[in-house]
Amino acid sequence: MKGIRQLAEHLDISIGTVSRALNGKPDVNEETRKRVLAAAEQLGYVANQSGRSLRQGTTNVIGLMIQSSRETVENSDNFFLTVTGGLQSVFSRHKLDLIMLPCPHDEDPYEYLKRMVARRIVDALIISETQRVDKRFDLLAKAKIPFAALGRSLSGTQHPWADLDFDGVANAAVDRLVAHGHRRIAVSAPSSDINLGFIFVDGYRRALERHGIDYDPALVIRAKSSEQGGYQVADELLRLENGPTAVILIYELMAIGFYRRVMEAGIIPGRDIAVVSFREAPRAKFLQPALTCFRTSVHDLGVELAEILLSSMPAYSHEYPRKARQTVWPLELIPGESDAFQLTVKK
Amino acid sequence: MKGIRQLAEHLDISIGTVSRALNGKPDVNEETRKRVLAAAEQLGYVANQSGRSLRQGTTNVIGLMIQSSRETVENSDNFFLTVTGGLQSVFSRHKLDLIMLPCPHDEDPYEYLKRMVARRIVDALIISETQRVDKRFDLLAKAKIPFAALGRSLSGTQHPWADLDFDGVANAAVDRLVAHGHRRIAVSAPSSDINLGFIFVDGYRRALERHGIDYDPALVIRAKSSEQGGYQVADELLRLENGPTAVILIYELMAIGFYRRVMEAGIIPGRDIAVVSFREAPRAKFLQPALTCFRTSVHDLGVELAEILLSSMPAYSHEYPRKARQTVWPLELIPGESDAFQLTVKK
DNA sequence: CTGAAAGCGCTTACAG
DNA sequence: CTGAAAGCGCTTACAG
Repeated sequence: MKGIRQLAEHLDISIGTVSRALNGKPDVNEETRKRVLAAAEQLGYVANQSGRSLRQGTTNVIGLMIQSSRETVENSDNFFLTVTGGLQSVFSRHKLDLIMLPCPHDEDPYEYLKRMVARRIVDALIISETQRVDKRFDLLAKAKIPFAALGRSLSGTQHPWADLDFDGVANAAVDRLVAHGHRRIAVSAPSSDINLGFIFVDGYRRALERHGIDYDPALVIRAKSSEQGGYQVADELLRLENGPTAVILIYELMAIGFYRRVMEAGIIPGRDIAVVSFREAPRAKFLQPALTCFRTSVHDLGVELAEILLSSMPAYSHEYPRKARQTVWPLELIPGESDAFQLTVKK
Repeated sequence: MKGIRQLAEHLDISIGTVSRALNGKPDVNEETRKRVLAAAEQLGYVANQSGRSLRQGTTNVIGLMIQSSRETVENSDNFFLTVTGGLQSVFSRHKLDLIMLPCPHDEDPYEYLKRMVARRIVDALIISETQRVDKRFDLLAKAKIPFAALGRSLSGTQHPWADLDFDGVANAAVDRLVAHGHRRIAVSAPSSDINLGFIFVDGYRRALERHGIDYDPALVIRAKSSEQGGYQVADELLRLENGPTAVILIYELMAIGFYRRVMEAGIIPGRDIAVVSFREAPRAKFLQPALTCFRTSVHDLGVELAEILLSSMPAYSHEYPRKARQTVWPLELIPGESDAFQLTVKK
C-alpha cells in the first residue's frame, strides 16, 4: 500500500473522506468509516508521517535526548530505560510516540540538540544529564519548543523539570550518620559537571552545618560513578591522616568497589566504617553487609516528568492542570547493615 | 527563522537556489553559496525534516528498535548504549542520524514495528532481541525497508544480522572445563524465547557430544539473567542428587548471585565448583575469585552491524561491498580463578 | 548559474 | 455526508 490516494481509489471515494474517516472526524458516514478502516487494516495502510507532519505542523513524537558519554554508558544501568517506561505510559494515552535521541560521543550536545530542534522531528523534548550551567535550556526556550528536563540546573530556574531529591538524600544520610555518633563523614561526588553532584554536595554541607560540624574539603572525593570509582574513593580516604568514620556514596555501584578496597585493608563496612549509598539497585542487594540506601520508583519519576511536559504543551495542558512544573522527587531510606553500629569515641 | 521561503526573501534570491546552495549542489555560484550558508548559520535555519522527507522520500534517519521488557530493563545494562555508539560512528560519516525506538511494555513488538515502518519515519531499521521465530523479519522484508538484526533468528536465514558468538562461547567453555577434568557441566539458559538461549544450549549440547558426554536436561537451568537468576541457578543445582562440578552462566551478573548462593552452602567457586561466565563486565571484575569470562568489543559489534546495514541499502552499498551480511562476532576467553583447578575424581 | 513550477502525501477549510 | 482544492516546506527536473 503506497499512499492515501491508492487507498481512496481502491475504495472509490475521495482522499478527503478517507482521511476524515481514518482520523475519527465526526462528519463521516459510519458505513463509510467502517469500509475505510477495514480496507486500511487489510492493506496495511498507515499515514505517512512526513505528509501528516508537514500539513499539521506536528509530529506526535516526543524526543528524549540522552548523552551516552563514556561515564553514562557504564553507569546509567537502565535508569533511562526505566524512565522511558514511565514516560511512555503517559504519552501512549495521547498517541504520542517517544523516541530516544542519543547524542554521539563526538558531537557537542548543544549542537546536536540545535540540529534536532531545527529539523522539527519532534513536537517536544526531554533533556537529561543537565549540567550546572546548561545552555540547552536557553536554546529550547528560544526555539519555543515545549520541553522538560530530567534534572534541575541553574539555567533551568523557570523551566519545567523533575529531579531526584539529592538534597534530601544528603540530609537524611548525614542525619542518620550523626545520630549514630559520626562527625567525620566523607562523601563522593561525580567527576563531571553534572548538576546533581553540586546539589548533593551542597545538601551535605548544609546538613553538616545544621549539626555544627565543620566542612572538610578533604572528605569530598571526586570519582567516577562506577565500581572502580568506589574503589578509588576508598583508596583516597585510606590515605588520609584523619580519615572518616562514615561515607556517603552517590552511586550504589561504587559500594562494590568501596567494600572491596576497605576490606583489603582489613576494614569491615558496618563495623569499622559506616556506608550509606544512593540508590537502591538489585545488584547492591548482594553486598554483605547489606547496604543502607535510598529507594524510589524511577518509573513513577518518568510518569511525573511526562505529565510536567504535557502540562506545558498547549494541546494537552488542559488535561494536566498543575501549578508547579518543577518536582523534587522523594526517596525513602532503606536501612541496611552497612551503617548499623553506634560509633563509640575511639580517638 | 521559519522556513526556506523567509531565508530566500532575506537574501533576495529564489528558494531553489537557496536549497541548492545548502545541499552542496555543484551548479551554484560560490559567492552565492557563501552568502546563503552565512545567512542560514546566522538565522539558525535548518531544513524542516518533513518537507525534505516528503520530497526526497528519505528521512536520513535510522531506527534502532529496542524492547525495554522487564528483563531487559534490569539487564541490558548499557549494552544498547554501547552498540549505539558503534552504530553512530559509522552512520555519522553519511550524515545519518540514529534514533532509538523503545517499544512500550504494553504494546506488541510486532504491531509497534509495523506502525513505525508504515509511518516512514526512518529509512532503515535495526531490530534487537531477536526471538527464535521472529515475525518481524518477514514484516520488514515485505515492507521492503532495509534492515539488519542484532541477533540471528531462524526467521532471519537470508537477512542481514550480526550476533555474538554464543555457540563459540559454549564450545570454548565446555572444552576448557572438560580439559580440567569436568564431566558434569551445568548451564544456565534465559527464561524467555530469545534466540541466543537456544543457540547457547545447542552449542553446549554439541560440545558435550564431541567429548562423548551424555546430555542431561537436569543440568540446564532456566533463569532470569540477573543476580537473582544466578542465585536461583545455584539453588536449583544444589538440590540435585548428582550435581555438577562446573557451571557456565549466560550472563555475568548471574555470577554475583551464584557465588553468593554456593558460598552460603560452604561451596567455594574456583575450588569446589568451576564457574565460567559470558560476558566480561566491569562489575564482575570485583568478584572473588576472579571470574573466567569472555571479552569482546560491543562498540565494534555496533560498527559491524552498521556496515552490514549500509551494505544492504542501495544508496550506500557501493561503499560497503561485502559478500557476507551475516556476522558471528567473536569473543575471547579471559581466564580467571573461578575455574582454575583440576578436578580429581572424587566419587 | 538562477528562477519558476511541479509535486512529494497528507489534512482541512470550503462548497455543495 | 462527500468531493475538489489549497497548501504545509521542501527538492529537483526544466528553461533560460
